[in-house]
Amino acid sequence: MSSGSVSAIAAFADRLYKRSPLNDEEMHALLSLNGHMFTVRANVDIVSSGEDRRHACLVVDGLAGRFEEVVDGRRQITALYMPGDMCDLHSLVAPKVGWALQALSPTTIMRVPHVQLMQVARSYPKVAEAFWRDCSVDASILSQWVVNVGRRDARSRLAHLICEMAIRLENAGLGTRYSFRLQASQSQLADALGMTSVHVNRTVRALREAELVIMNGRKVEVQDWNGLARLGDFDEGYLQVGPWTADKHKSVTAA
Amino acid sequence: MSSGSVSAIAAFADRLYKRSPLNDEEMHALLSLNGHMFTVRANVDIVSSGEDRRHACLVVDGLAGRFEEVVDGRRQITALYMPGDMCDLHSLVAPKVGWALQALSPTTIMRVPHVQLMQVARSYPKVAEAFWRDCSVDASILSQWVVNVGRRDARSRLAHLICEMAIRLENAGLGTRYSFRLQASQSQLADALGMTSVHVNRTVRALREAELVIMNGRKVEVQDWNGLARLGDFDEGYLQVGPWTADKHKSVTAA
DNA sequence: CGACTCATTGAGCGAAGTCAACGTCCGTGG
DNA sequence: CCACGGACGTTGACTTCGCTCAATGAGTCG
Repeated sequence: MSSGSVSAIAAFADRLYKRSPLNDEEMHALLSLNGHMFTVRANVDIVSSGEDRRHACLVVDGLAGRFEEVVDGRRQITALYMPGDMCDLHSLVAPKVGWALQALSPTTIMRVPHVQLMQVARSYPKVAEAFWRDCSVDASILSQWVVNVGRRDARSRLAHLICEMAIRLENAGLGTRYSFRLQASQSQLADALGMTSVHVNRTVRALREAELVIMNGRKVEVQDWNGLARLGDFDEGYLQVGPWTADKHKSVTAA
Repeated sequence: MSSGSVSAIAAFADRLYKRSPLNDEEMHALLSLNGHMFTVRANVDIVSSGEDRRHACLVVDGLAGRFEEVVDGRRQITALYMPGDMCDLHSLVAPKVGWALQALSPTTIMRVPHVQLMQVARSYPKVAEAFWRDCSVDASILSQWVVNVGRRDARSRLAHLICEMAIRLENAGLGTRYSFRLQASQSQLADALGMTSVHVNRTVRALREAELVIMNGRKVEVQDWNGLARLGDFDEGYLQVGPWTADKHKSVTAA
């Protein structure tokens, strides 16, 4: 097993640990997970729509997205996954899915067999609970995305997405909220925002002219974090990246 | 305990059972859940935003929605819950939330204490898994809503929502997909669809003129199910209401 | 009866989409 | 080394879908 996969698993375990109290034994069990690694180029499927799953996909490097297609050929990205994210953890309990997982930029994936994840979850109920909790956070993000595409105009919408990715990437140790790489093209951002690439381009310019953020290539430089968060109506609470709060210690397995 | 609460719990247990294999003992444990029942009028909060949770809310009668507010006062419904749905099951693992739960029509709720649910989940890992699975289905629905507001025009959007509610209500034994009551006003539908009430009204008329569906008051009569599903680009797979498939028997707790 | 919510309809506007053209960058292969 | 194609970003002109504002009716509940 390469050091790359070790650090990928470590990033995943770390992400879980930030949200759920896990002891050494449980962390050790998580760190012993492993799987086959492979790399795909931008815009190619990691998992195709309708495909049956026997593995979950851990992002090691790059950026992956969950894509859903509409009849007329347009598509919508419903989730973005960065290094350390286990893309389809919920496929453990609901393996049949209608969406595809695709790389937005060259992306390295580690396929972790369901059986391994199930063994860990079965042996350590607190790990099962941590998995469930992470799925809940994914759902919170999804919920915010509904608000974003449903009720915010183009500038707020883009601002919100930038803020979300800034916090998540910062939390993952992949930059700071003020400066990071967002490995997506404008037309991929359009698919995430329910917009057209043309309008994303104009909106990017508008945010630059408002001196909020400069997006150059895939590099993002936030000039005015507060202004951007205000425009995007962004409150990071839903990402649950902060330290544990008291209520987080409530546990299904040890109430 | 009133017979109303018994049948509400039964509906919830039944919903879980349709998606997850549970034995008699597990079902019995679920059926022994109980809690305080109360009724709220339309448009009043069942749980307010930011409130800390010690209970999950089971819908006994009526229709409830999860509401999120945007700065400018507009709001977005991110989920709809019907009788038999446990609204905030995921609050078990992520109690702090930014959204409010509100009744769309006069609604009766049973507040089930977290501790009770936790005890059942702790005692029966398969029940915990069933809870997790139901949360995953909620997330699938959310994902579809992102697609709906992000990439479909008004007519398809409304058609998709009608189809979704038709299947869910039919599955809950509250009507058929051809004829059911949708306990929401046009302006509430607008909040769910990311539209204005004025445009919902026009879209309702358009669907009637296309002879797809007649919405009179809160009564919905589907005239052309296939046409409606085609327009809404609707595929019920994501609702996971069908009979168990082979892969659903994979279990975290008994692989 | 009056106040309220909800549905309905018209007129006008504006945010975002569509269509189209063009430039840059980059990888690949002759 | 350069020619070529493809992906991506940028910009302009025009269109349109859905929003805003506004008025009116129908139904309901206290």
